[in-house]
Amino acid sequence: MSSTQRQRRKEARPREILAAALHLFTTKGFAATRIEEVAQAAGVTKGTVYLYFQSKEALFKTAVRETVLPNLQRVEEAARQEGATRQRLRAALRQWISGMGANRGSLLKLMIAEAGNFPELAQFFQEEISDKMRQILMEVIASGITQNEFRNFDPAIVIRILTSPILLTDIWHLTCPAMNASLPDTETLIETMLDVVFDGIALRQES
Amino acid sequence: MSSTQRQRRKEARPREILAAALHLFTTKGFAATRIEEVAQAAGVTKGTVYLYFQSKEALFKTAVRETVLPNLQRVEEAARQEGATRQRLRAALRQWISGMGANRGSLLKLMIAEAGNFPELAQFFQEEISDKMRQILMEVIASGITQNEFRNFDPAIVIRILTSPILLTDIWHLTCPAMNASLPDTETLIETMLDVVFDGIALRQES
Amino acid sequence: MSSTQRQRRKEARPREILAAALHLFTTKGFAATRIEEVAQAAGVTKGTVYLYFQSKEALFKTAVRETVLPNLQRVEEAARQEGATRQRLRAALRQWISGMGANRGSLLKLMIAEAGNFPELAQFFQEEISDKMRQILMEVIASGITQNEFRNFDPAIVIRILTSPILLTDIWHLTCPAMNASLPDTETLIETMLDVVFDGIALRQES
Amino acid sequence: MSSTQRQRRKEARPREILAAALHLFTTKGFAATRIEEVAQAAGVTKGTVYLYFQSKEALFKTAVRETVLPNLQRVEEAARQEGATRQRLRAALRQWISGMGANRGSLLKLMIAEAGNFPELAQFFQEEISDKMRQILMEVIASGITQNEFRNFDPAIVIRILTSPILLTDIWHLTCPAMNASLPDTETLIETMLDVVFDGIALRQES
DNA sequence: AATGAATGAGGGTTCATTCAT
DNA sequence: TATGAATGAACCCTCATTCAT
Repeated sequence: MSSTQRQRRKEARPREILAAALHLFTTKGFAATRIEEVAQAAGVTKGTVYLYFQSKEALFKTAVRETVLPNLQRVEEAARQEGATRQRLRAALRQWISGMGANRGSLLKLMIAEAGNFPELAQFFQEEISDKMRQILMEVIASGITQNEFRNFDPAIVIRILTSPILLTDIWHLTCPAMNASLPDTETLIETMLDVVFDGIALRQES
Repeated sequence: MSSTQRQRRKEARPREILAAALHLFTTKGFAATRIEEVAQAAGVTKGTVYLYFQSKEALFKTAVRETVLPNLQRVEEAARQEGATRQRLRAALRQWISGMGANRGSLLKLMIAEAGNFPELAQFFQEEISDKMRQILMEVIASGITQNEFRNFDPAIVIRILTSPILLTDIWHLTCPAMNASLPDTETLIETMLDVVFDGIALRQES
Repeated sequence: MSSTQRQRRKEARPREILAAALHLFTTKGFAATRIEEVAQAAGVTKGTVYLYFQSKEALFKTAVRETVLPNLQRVEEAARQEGATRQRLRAALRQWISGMGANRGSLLKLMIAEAGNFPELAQFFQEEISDKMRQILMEVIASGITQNEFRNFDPAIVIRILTSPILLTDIWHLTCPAMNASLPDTETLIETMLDVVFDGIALRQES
Repeated sequence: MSSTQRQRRKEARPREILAAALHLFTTKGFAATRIEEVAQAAGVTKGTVYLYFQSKEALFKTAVRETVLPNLQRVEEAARQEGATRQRLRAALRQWISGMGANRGSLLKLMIAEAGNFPELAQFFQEEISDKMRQILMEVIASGITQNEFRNFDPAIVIRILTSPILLTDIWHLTCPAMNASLPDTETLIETMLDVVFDGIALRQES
């Protein structure tokens, strides 16, 4: 029994360390995070971290990739969405959000803060996540235009309009916990945004 | 003459150092930036930096505040804008953009990356810049609603929709210079965004 | 066994470092002593010193306090001495000397050199050691006066006469090792001093 | 006039700097004293100190030597004292004290603190001051013994008994200004000491 | 003669990394 | 597998020293 528990522990170790690492790297940045902090947060000692990861940099990269990986799959699924126009766009956006997972903001914040110091990671993130996500959404917009349901705007810009507010809100949630109160709830934000983007804020005189 | 030159040098030094510091802190982050790099970038040696700034932290804070300061004034000016509805919103948005100055993205990126490590600076930035800027734009939206020109959306959310794409584009410009090509031009982004947000992307059948 | 050795090492380390530190601080002064020298003298590297002591200043203070501490106890014992007049004074003086321990001169020299830079340590030393020691000796003198065995001199001054030569000799031993040859042996010094102080140097014509 | 004043200033500069230096070196030690502090205390700037002294070490050595020099002459005078026994010893002791000048304690404290770091200065001090002073006093004792006025004690030890309390009191005055109140006045100390050393503290039953 | 801006070597301190147990 | 003592390279910061003015 205790051997089983031990076993379970053993296998969980790397995950626990990675989780602790991701959280600290996101909160304090790569350089300002000490390995010992990560170890402590994961309930182990410094040495143990090196049992599973070759270096701090390897730990960082693995933390990012491991967080990216499950997202990747969900992104693929998101791509398979079918439906029509408005509903499809709404569904795709939701899929995109859930597809990025709970660490959506964390990943983004890490990239913003550390891309300069880890260019290959930035490229990886951009190609594997960012571009794919955008591609999915862009295609919905594009098909909406083709089917004469959407006006003819550059889809690349439209999806920036749709995604940026969500992402930036995520980031602020992680950056200034004190600011949380004044930040909109993601649900409300999405719905409002869809309304605004679909129909505009201009009040039309219905004749 | 050469005394004048020396004098001029002495007065320019802090600015030169601050500029170098802002750039490096933005690019590499606070912890990953070495004082010696800042010095070198400013054309002086390590010791000279300490002639003007008490510590690395003081240098960082001063760099942020000094960049914030000129923006502050332009924000005040931006607030004085008058006009009507659509034009007023467009003007206000432009004013907001120019009001934040050239270092708009730098400041934001620094805050995202380091707010957790410099909470009082984050608060300062939020109160002195972020809130004020948003206030100005929100009032335009609110007055548009009052005058029955805009539909009744939460102004706080509308301005997030309007500002986030611009800010996030700025940040990506600084984060992945390699990505620059695929990023929309700010001008185009603003115009498209205003169009979208005013009238929506839905194609209406004009009767 | 080798685990035991490691353990033993770990427990001995702080003491080894403190001993090295006390010696170097005494010899070269606080500021002129480099942590690396202390480490080297203790057979470890710089980093190890910081494993056990938070800072150079903490190391210094601990070195002083740890040297003071064992003395403190022996001073208490010294206070319990009983006996009568001449013998009591002689015993008390010896007790005082042994009570201050082998580092008698080191402590004093450190205080003289660094008291100005470490006022709270100076106060600690004065109150915990200096005053107590003097008190013990002064009481012997005072009781000698009360019992009409000693002439009526200010005990505070008499004990300064009795202790200063010993202390200053200690200090010179540490200060100029080259001078050692010309310095009197503590034993001889004490005996001569007691003789002189008891009966004076004036030759009396015995009738 | 102002040229004269300037002239006077110019000539006084080195002395002012030396005085400031001696005071600071005595108070804080050589290493802990910054050149800028010395300059400030002397009312000049850092650069000016280097106009008169080649280095910090040179400043230190000069400060010590310049303080020693005037003492040297007075020590010579002290040697010429004539008189008889008790009075001669008393006079010699006073001469010794005044011979060492106002900086008596300063010099000693510097030597105790820095002798290890400036061996040649220590040797100089010992040979030029310490030994000479002791020689003068020892001869008085020795002649007292020869003339059957003093008991036959080792003069070297007797003069240590006579000088140490004075010197150590001086040092404490400089080391712990807070302790001043509890330290005996030099005058009282000398008189008491002479009484004690001449006749002892033992109360004799006059038959 | 005097200044004070600039330098850079030196030393305190941190922390990623190793390794004996 | 896990520990934590030990290391040493790296970096912040100080301050003696220089030199153009």
